[in-house]
Amino acid sequence: MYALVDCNNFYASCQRVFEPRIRRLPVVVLSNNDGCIIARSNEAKDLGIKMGDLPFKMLDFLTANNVQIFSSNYTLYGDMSARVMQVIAAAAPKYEVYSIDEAFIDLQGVAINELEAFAKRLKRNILQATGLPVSVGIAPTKTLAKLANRWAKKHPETDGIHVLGTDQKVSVALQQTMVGDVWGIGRQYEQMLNRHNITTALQLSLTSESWIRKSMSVVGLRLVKELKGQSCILLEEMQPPKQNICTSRSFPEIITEKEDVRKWVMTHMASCAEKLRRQNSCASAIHVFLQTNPFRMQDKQYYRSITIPLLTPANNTPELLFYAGKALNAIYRPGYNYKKAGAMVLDLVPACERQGSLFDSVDRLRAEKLMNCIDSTNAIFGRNIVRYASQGYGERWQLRQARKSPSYTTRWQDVIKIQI
DNA sequence: TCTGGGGTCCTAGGACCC
DNA sequence: TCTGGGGTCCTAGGACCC
Repeated sequence: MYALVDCNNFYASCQRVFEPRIRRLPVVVLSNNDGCIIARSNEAKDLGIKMGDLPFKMLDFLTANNVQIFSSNYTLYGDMSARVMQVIAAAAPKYEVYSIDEAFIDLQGVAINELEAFAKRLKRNILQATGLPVSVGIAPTKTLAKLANRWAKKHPETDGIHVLGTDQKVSVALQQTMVGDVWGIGRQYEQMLNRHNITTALQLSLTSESWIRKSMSVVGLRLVKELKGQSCILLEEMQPPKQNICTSRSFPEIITEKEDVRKWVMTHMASCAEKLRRQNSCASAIHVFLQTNPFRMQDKQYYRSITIPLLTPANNTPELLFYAGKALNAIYRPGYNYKKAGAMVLDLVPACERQGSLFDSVDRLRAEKLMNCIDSTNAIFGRNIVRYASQGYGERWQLRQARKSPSYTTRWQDVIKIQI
C-alpha cells in the first residue's frame, strides 16, 4: 500500500502558522509580482475565490470579506516543507518527496489493520511539529492514493484520512470521481474521454486497454492499470538531478529599453548558474527568451527565443552571462513593449563528468574557486549581495511584493551564520 | 505482382504535474 | 496599471548511418 500525504492549502496554511489571529479568516496568497491568486484557505474557497483570480479586480470584495492577502514567500514555504518532510522521514523508511507539499510513502511492513492508526499518528505529529494540517490517502497504487487523498479532503467526516483498503471502497471512490480529477488526466484527455462517454474514473478503469494504449500512449495505459490496482508507478526515493533549469519572471512594469531587458536576462541567467552549481551540474547549452504582453491587444506582439550550444559544459556565472548577452543581442528587437524574459540552461550533465574540449581556453579551476567564494558569501549575507554588474541593482529590479510576510523560520538562521 | 532492412539521433509538439 | 513560474515524459517525423 501507498500513502499520499498532502498539506492542506499549503501556502495559505504556512502564513497562518505564524499569525494565529488569521486562523479563522479567509487567506489568499499571490503569485510573483502580486499578479494573481495562487493559493486559498478553505474560507477563501467558500467565498467563491478561484485559482488565478486577479486581486486588483476584486479588491472591494476582498476587503469587504476581510480576506487576508499575502505576497508569496517561497523562503518560508521551502523551509516549512523541509520540516514536514523531516517528520515523514522519521515515520517511514521509504518515502518520496513528490512536490513542495506532498510526499508518497511506501507502507510495506504496516499491517492492513494498522494503516488508519499510522495515518492518524503521522497527521498528528506533523501538526504538532509544524502547525500544518495534512490529509492522508492510502491505497494499493500511487494513483489510487491520490484519489483517496482527494476523497479525504472532500469529505470532512473522514477527518482528513481515507484508506481504500477493500475492492468495494476502491470502486465506490472510482465511481464518485470525475475522470478529469484523476491524477494524469488533464483538460485535453478529459474532453477526449468525455466525447467517448467516459466521465467517471470507474468507466475509465473499465475501458479496453488496447484502445487506451492507442489513444493515450503508454502513459495512459499505466494510469488505467493503476486504477485497477496494479502498481506501475514506482516510488522514487532519490530525486534525479534536473535535466533543465529555468528562471523567468514577468517584469513589474513594461520595458522598452534593451539595457533594461538585459539586466533581467542577466539576473535570470545568474540565478540559473547558482541553481546549476547547487545540484553539481553543468549545462551543455543555454536558452534565452523574451516576450511582449499577450494580454495587451493594443500592443504589437513579439516572442522570440534562441538556444546556444556551449563548446564545453559550464556552470560558472561569467561564462553563462557572456552567452546570455550574445543570445539577447540575437533576439532583441527595438520598438516593442516587453513584459517577460527568461533564461534556461539545458542538457545538464554532472559536473564531474563534463566532457572537455581541445580548444577550451577558460581556466576552470580558477573559475570554480571564485564561484565557491561568491556562493558562500551570498549564502551568509543574502541572495545577490555579491553579483555581476550586468545584473544591475536598485529598486527597479525588484519584484512587486507589497504584502510579503517575514521569513519567520529562516531569519534567525541568517543571524547565527553571520555571527559564525 | 510488387517495395531492403536494419538502426540512431534530434527536434517539435503535445500531453501532463505542482 | 494590474493576468505565475517552474518542471517531466512521450511520440512522430525527418535526417542520417551501414
